[in-house]
Amino acid sequence: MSNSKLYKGSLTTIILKLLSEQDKMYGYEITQKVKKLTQGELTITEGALYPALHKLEAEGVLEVEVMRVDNRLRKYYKLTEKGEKETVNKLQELEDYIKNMQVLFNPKFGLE
Amino acid sequence: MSNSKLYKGSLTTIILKLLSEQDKMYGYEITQKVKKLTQGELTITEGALYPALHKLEAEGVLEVEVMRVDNRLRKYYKLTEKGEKETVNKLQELEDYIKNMQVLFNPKFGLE
DNA sequence: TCTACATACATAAATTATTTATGTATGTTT
DNA sequence: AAACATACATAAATAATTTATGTATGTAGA
Repeated sequence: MSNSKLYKGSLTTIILKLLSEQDKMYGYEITQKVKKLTQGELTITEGALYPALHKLEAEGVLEVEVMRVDNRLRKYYKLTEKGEKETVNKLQELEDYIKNMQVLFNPKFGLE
Repeated sequence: MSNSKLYKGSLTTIILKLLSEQDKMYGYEITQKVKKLTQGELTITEGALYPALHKLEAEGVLEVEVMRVDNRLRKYYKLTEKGEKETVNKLQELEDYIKNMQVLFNPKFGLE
């Protein structure tokens, strides 16, 4: 998921945000979308993505719909109602994270 | 280190940045500085901090100077030359991380 | 036709950072 | 005397991710 360790802990947030825009997506589609949007700078590995999707499904944050397209399996994921609330939380956490990092890195931010 | 998982992987970056501003700091001082700057939102736990400092020292990124102040032990850490270069890298990684997250979260950023 | 590459899923073992839970010791405040 | 602050440390457990595989189908090129 890139050479930088900063992305650790961000995967769930990324998945939820993408799904809040796209209604439904399948795993491979998520990897391609992220790669394209970041121009290859961020690549989500399958070993990270699929277990993350399974976990979110088990938690009731995502629901799955299996389809066969061109004789290939696709598992479409979409946010549940719980997932939509969770997305709001995750986005708030991301904002807070960036805010706190800015305060630490540019203390002027903290002075108002 | 806060309830949010986003901070995972950020600790080294935070330590290096603070040391690039302060010349030398000791562990406890780092925890207090972070807590104060973020108004208590981010608390670095000792179980995370001390092993991280030891690792950075072992890598030659930090050097240590032990002092006794008020009959209490303090281990002051400062950046080595290697550490200064590493700090530049880490700051670039943070910028890239934030940029990529902005592109993912607000695709307008990617359109130029 | 064979090979490589893309699509699309999956999982298991290893690695790594961090949390949680301790521990030591001194100094200060109530 | 107890609680809290300062200041270090480490070990076991947890959890996310990497690395390394595996399956299967479809397409493009040599």
